[in-house]
Amino acid sequence: MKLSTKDRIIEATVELVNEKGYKGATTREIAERAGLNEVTLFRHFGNKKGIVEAVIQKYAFVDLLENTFKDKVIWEVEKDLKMLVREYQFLLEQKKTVILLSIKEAGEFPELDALMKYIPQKYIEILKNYFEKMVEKEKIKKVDPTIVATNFVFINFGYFLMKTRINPGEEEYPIDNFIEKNIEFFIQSLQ
Amino acid sequence: MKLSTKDRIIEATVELVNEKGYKGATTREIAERAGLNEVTLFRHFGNKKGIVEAVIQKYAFVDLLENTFKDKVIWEVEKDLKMLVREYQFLLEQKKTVILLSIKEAGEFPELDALMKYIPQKYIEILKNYFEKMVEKEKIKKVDPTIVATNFVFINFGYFLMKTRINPGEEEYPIDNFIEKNIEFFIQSLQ
DNA sequence: ATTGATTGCAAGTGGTAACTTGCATTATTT
DNA sequence: AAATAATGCAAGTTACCACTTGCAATCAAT
Repeated sequence: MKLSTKDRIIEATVELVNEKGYKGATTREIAERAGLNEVTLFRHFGNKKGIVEAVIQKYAFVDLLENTFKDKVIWEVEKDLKMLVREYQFLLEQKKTVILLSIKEAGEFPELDALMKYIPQKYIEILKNYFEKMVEKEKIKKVDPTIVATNFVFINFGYFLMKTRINPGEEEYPIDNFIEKNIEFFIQSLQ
Repeated sequence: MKLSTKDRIIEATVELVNEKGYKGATTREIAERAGLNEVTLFRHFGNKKGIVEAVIQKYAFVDLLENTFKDKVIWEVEKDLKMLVREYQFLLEQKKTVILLSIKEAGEFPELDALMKYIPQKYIEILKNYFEKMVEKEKIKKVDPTIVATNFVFINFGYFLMKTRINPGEEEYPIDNFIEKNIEFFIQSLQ
């Protein structure tokens, strides 16, 4: 199935901006990669910023983590947390473009700054509620839910960045390994 | 005390590159901020890349963490780890410029990519040795030193990025809070 | 005080990037 | 088949940026 012209432009922009940053990605090259004439970009999105804003629009949907959560949680720490790691890493991977963009071009796109604040906050909040209930249910030790939640997010975010920016390419930290070792250790500290 | 011309240029470059990225920081503006004529930059460093390489040279010294470590460790988990968090966060703060630069301009400066790989690896290695010895001394539980070390680094790196890029400005996560809550929880999982 | 190096000033060069315009061509719709 | 819209092509405009050059002014060391 073919992509629409707009989508071709958006995809090409995502790729190039990831490779070279906002300023490094020229409209000419975007057009080239999309297999289109440069003018077409402008006719669709007005200007370069307009293209990137369309990219953001597309990738910055408020996510479904909350629903995923309600559907998949079975109130068993180990299984739940392992599932959540996968979901979160998947979500980060999906949003990699905009996450890296927001780091690279901080300030340039205010919507992004807001989003980057929102994602971890939301995630911490969801986890906080989860740990609270688990404490109530006496399924885990009596811990401070907020602390546990932030640590969990820090570990996840640290892992994500380590593998995408610090050690890209190398497969030293495959996710299964991460879950079986690092997350498992984390889980043990809750029991 | 006055800075030398070269240092003024380097400092101005650090500031502007942090604000606007490598491509966004124009030589004109660097000169302006350094209170110098634009030509002077080129006479000193040849070209723009040369300036940034001087910045890297200055900030990318292989660090003293290893020595700090030998000097300050007293083989008490809680005190040691709290001390190490401060040292590591201080180190990250010092190198913030090059860390962010390496994220922003990945690929543009190969030395940086190497450094960004080296810093966490080195840190994990040092910590691994520390935890190994602590297990031997029976001061902490029998844990996998490597796992504990990576988790510790992930938490630290996650915290660092959260506060510098995701939530800049806001003082929601002051370091003392981080240590007293998050790190303390981590420490408890070792005892 | 003289000399040699450092910096400032002014003007310019070459290159490239974003964006425009007019017209021809191809798709899509009616 | 005719009309409307989407895309291509070619050429150009404007703006800015990295970098250069020649000369004057200043500063530092001898």
